[in-house]
Amino acid sequence: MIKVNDCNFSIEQICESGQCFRLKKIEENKYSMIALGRYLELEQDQNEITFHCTPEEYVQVWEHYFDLNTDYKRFIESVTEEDEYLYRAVQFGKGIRILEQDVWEIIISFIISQQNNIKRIRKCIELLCEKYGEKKFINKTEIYYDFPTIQALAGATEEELRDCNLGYRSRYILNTAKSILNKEVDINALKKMDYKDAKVELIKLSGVGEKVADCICLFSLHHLDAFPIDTHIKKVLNQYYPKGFPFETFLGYTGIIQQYIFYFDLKNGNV
DNA sequence: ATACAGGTCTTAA
DNA sequence: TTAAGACCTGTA
Repeated sequence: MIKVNDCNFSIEQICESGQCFRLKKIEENKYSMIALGRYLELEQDQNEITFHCTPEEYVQVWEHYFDLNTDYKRFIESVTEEDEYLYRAVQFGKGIRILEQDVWEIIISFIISQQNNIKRIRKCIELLCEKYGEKKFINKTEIYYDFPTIQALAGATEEELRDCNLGYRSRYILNTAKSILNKEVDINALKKMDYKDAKVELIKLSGVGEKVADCICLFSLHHLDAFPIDTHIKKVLNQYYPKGFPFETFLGYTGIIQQYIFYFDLKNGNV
């Protein structure tokens, strides 16, 4: 176990920000995460976060995964009070970090996310993991399921996938798994491409359009210029930026700005 | 009951 | 190139 002090990020906000669906609150200030074939428990007490893993695992895996080496102050401070709405959004979600998640898992997760709500997305993914993922032990009694492999989903049928409440997305997932398995789209090559090229490749996948491709670029390939436009962002852009959003002000990290807006609207949209 | 949730695909003008 | 309509399912 390792303690990180003076961290200015929030597990709560990362959990609620809708970019990762297998990070969940177990009890007050306590969270569990299943990712990269591993199980991790985290606790947050103010500015101190406890990672329940070895210091080696923290350095080799989680520090990078949670983007903890990046100082977000520079992004936050670039938003001035002049832009009242954006300033409020950034202050509200300043504990958010953009994770660097597994590409395959994020492709499937965000195909599931279309025309769906976060609660149901989590449920679909949980069912998918229980049905197709490898079963692993946390200790003698507690278990968890890895995210399914490419082979596992490519070998399923559309009807079986529908049992995970995936609805019409079942066909997309099956087709996508097959075309990744037979290398029509090489997801390992994606990691070496720039944002533009990666997006073009991703859109070749069934069920992946502009928006989902941007989510994959942002949340797994760490292309911070990817700016997914969904219903929330569309609403905000129309309402607060009718003359256009100042993308050029935030070049190189517009995706992070997008995430502050998304989180702010998600949590305060009906206020 | 009807509309909507982190959209995409197909078809047709 | 743009636009309408279909598409699963749980929740409010």
